[in-house]
Amino acid sequence: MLFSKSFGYALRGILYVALAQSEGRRVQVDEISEKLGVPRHFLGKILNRMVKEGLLQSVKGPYGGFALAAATLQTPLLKLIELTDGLGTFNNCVLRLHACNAVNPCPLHHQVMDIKNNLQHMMMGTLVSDLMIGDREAFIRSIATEELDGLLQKITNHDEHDA
Amino acid sequence: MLFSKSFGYALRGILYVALAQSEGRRVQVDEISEKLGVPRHFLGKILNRMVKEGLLQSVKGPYGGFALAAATLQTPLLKLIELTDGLGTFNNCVLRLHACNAVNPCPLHHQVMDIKNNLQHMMMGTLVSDLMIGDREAFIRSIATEELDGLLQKITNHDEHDA
DNA sequence: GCATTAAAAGACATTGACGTCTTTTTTAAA
DNA sequence: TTTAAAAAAGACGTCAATGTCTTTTAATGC
Repeated sequence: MLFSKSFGYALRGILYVALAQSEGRRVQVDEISEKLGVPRHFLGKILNRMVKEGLLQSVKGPYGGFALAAATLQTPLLKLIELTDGLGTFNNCVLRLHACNAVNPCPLHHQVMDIKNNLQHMMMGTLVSDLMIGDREAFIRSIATEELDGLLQKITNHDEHDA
Repeated sequence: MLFSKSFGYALRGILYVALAQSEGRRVQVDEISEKLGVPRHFLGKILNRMVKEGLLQSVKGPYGGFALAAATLQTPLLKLIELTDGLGTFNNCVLRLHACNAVNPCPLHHQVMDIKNNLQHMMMGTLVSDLMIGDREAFIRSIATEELDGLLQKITNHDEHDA
């Protein structure tokens, strides 16, 4: 697994807020977690972190919720990694050898460095806005867990089978 | 972190057995774990797994220990990943979306697929034997944790600084 | 002020990766 | 046959990532 689950939740959450933003409204954690199929309170903490780091704005109380900060759409995904997993993802030795570097490389150092560099450049060059697509329904589907639909489908089929 | 710690231990363990093999001897877990700076019992279990999967051979009792199986030097690293982390590493969605695929891709699907493909091809094309280098000392250094030396160094420098 | 809404904060639980310890089994040598 | 060496097996412990629940704080409308 390249990145943590927290990174995934952060990105998907921000993308959902961006969608709502494009419709001119704020969203609450309840709506986000429900639509995306993501744990409510865990997501809350992650969005909280994003607020502290300046990627999101939040308003408490009635008619409150989350909105994007001004620069968020132009934020590279690398920034999100930095806030969730940390940049060790790209810098640390794949074998976790502390002494591994260009002078004293681990057996996989060079091969893996190439790939980690590619990954880092991709994450640096990809902005949040690059991930938004026009069709609202397709967009939501592409960031939703979609486990519920699948389960319901299975249960339904199973019931029919039983009947 | 691309791969698990277990993968790292497995690879480093096998490489150390290969080194001993090239010197015409078997090695015990005690020596491997000591020389590499890896937890004794945990490593034991991993080597055990490698025996079951046919990458290593083991002999119990006095003068026993581990040796390479015939084909191990020609084994691609991908096989090792398969035995430790599983191939989900290369196949699963980076955002852990079960429904993510080419038809209904997550926002990062295509970019990440390219990189995961590169990684997989590299691991398929790299054999255990490709990671062995001639100089015995340099080879051991490149797969050893080397935390102890580093710490001693730091403590020494620190003491000098204090004095 | 009071009630309501929603984020923020923090205590607590769960899980899997990682690690340790003890006992059992197998093998070889004396 | 006994003893010692070493892997194998399995119980148990630890920790960080993940997830849940409750309480607190802040904002809004009446």
